[in-house]
Amino acid sequence: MKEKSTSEKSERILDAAEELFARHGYDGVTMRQIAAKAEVDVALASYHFGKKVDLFHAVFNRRAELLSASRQEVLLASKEQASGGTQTLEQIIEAFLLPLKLAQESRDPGWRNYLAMVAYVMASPVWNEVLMPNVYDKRVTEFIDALKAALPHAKEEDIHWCYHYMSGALALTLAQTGRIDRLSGGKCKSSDFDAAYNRMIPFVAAGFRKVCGLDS
Amino acid sequence: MKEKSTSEKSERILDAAEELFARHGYDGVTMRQIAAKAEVDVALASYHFGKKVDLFHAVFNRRAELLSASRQEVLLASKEQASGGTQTLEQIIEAFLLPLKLAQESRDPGWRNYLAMVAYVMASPVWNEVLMPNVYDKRVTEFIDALKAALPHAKEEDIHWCYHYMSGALALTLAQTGRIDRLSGGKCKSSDFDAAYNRMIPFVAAGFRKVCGLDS
DNA sequence: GTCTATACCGTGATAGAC
DNA sequence: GTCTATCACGGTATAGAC
Repeated sequence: MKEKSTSEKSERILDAAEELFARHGYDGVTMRQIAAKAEVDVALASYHFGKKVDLFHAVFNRRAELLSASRQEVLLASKEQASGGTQTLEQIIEAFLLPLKLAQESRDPGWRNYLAMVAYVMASPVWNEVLMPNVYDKRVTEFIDALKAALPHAKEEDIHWCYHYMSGALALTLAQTGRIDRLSGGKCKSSDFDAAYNRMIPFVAAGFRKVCGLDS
Repeated sequence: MKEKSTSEKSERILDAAEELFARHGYDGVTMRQIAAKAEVDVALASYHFGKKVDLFHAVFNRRAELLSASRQEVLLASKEQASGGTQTLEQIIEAFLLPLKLAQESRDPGWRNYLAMVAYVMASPVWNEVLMPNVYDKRVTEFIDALKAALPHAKEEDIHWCYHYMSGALALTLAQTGRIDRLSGGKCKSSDFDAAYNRMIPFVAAGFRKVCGLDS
């Protein structure tokens, strides 16, 4: 516990930035707010991460590789597990979503903040094209390839649009806006990830089947 | 064309603010940027609309009533048109989405900006609860009631979660992020609303049926 | 009433001194 | 590695022109 000052402070800065960016977006947060929440001097964030935009990138990328690797792993495992080589739609979708669910249910609340930040990036016209291509688009391409294999007669456009719908449903789930709590009068909770994912898989699978034709 | 000076400038301010808020969010836009785009003096926006947050509200509310009224109309018409009194899922969903599609296809590009701004509000944890309840939640409640009637055996939680997925798919469509263009290599276009809505209706209907049980 | 010019004060980001 | 000084910018109020 002696030499935690260095790495601990820069981690604290990332954590604080993550939490604030997730809720208020890039422009809704100031370096001073981040420093205050991290309980460090304002200039320390610049010292470690450079400009505000670089800090934003650093926060986004910190967990991106980790999450993406876990995703690829699960996708591969699911593919190998499939007997005839063809996975069911449900298996593919589940493999795509499982790492996100696990991350959100993690004991580390940073993961929830991070995923809300990802939702912000996904929905933003400006950040989307800056940050998504680097790491996440790769996994999406693999996912879409698996879908093509499972839906051999589907038109490519149909698959892409269906992925887009799924992506939207996912983003709103990650965003944790609390709207479903309000609309349902408390019957559903934004924080209930089990409920969200358990229903999302059959919902999305049925949509794919309907729009992309019967799978083999 | 003689006395447009008054209303025209304040309309220009709303239009400019709408466009900028849609793309950059509330905090990503300054009063000076808005004034510059509208080609008016900085202080004029404050004169007409008060504080920045009030301008944001004004932009949001300007088209909200119009859109909401048109939505209710279509929903009602669809209900009356149904012979046995019970609409199909597809009819209900189509009625919910049609006014949005029409708005987006309008000749007035302001509608596209407005709907992108609505998407921003929907996905934002802070604005969502401030702005959505006033006018849009009312229509959503009616929509959910219609769904309950069409899916009499469904559990309420299931319906709410399915609405949540649909809401996410819709929000990402309204947001116009351009991501589908990139992922599909240009095969699909964010701006192709016909494609987006034509597939969204069967996709969502199939998801509802799967998760909420067979409809009557 | 509608609009412009300008000034104020607070805050934010950043660089450079320590 | 830390803190302070600076400078630009943002939101808003005010005074006055048209």
